[in-house]
Amino acid sequence: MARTQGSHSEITGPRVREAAMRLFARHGFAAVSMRQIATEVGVQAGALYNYTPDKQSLLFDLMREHMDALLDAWQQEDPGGTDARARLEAFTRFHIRFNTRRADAVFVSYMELRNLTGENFAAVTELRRIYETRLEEILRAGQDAGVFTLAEPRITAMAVIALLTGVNTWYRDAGRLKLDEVETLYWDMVRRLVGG
Amino acid sequence: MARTQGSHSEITGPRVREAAMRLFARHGFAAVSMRQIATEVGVQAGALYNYTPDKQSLLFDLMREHMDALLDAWQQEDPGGTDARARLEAFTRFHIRFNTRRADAVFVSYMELRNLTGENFAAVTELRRIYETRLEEILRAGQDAGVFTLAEPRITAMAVIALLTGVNTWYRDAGRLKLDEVETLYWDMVRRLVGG
DNA sequence: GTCTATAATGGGATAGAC
DNA sequence: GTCTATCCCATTATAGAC
Repeated sequence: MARTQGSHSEITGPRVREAAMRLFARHGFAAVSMRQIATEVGVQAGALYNYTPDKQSLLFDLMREHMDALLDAWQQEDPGGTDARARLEAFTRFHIRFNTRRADAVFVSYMELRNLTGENFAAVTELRRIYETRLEEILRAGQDAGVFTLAEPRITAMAVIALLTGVNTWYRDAGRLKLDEVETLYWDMVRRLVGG
Repeated sequence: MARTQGSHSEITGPRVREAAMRLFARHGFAAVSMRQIATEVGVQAGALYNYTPDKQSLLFDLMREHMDALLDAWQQEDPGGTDARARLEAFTRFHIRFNTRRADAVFVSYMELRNLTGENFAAVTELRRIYETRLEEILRAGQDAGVFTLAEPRITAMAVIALLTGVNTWYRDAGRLKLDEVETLYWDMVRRLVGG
């Protein structure tokens, strides 16, 4: 991966971020050195500081952008309307598809919360809370409409998210089940769980 | 935490393990130094090597013993017999109770898998697989007896475990709900999820 | 924008005294 | 069993040449 001197900002930036995400997911933030990231990208360690003021900011930016992308993508896919059951199915399928395609980012955004400084932690946690609330509102709407039966909408929302994110621990693209079949299996579980 | 010289093996050993578990959970394995653990215990760093050959073994022992304790505890609590529904309720309540009481160990045993060397990783993963299989067998028994309706017992087992372990992300002893109420809420979700 | 070189600090692990 | 002292190496981040 030797690289001669020169200017490569348009391509180096994304490469730094991709390498950092992959390495953080594989070995953990604290276990990965700036030198390792640089080697992966094909530059010297010092050059990374053209793209991040420090290692902490690199982690934080990766996590915040993942959460932003998650919220934006759901806003695009949410069918809205008054059919809570249809929205919950859309959420279920969306969450599985989005998260299995970005397993590294999901892993890092959960595992490395403890390595964020105080205000960075608060920022990422707030985005997570907003996402949980999106689901909670669907559950409340369904409850009000009489199509769901659940005692605690907030807890049910967190339970459903934990259930769905769990797909990442076993799903593999080359596995027996296609993603579409996995979505259907989990939608079946979610549907029954909410008493729909 | 200054400590004079002397022999304290019976108490230092457990203290090393408790401090390591707490620090690993809070900051991550790679981010915690042997010096930090020693400070927490009140000894010098060199003294830790009376209790572990190296840092990696310390992590592995903590994880393996947690998994052993989990399997042993369930073996004690499993009512056995032919009532799959009763066994599933027992499993649900057991899993929540055991895991919320040992949040640090649960966190470490999942997050730090990637910091285990090859054969240590395989050993812990095998224990995890065995635990999943305990639940899977209950689900299959219930399916055969016609009290559960589920398409994929293995996947359902992993889904239920993810759902239940998710309690750890929000449950606090001082919170609004008592643990017993949480167990009941989740048993309600699990019961419906398996079509019982 | 990237390089080389380096400053300043801290890491895991060991040796030998007590 | 614990201490002090230390070896050797890696770390993040910066400085200045190109």
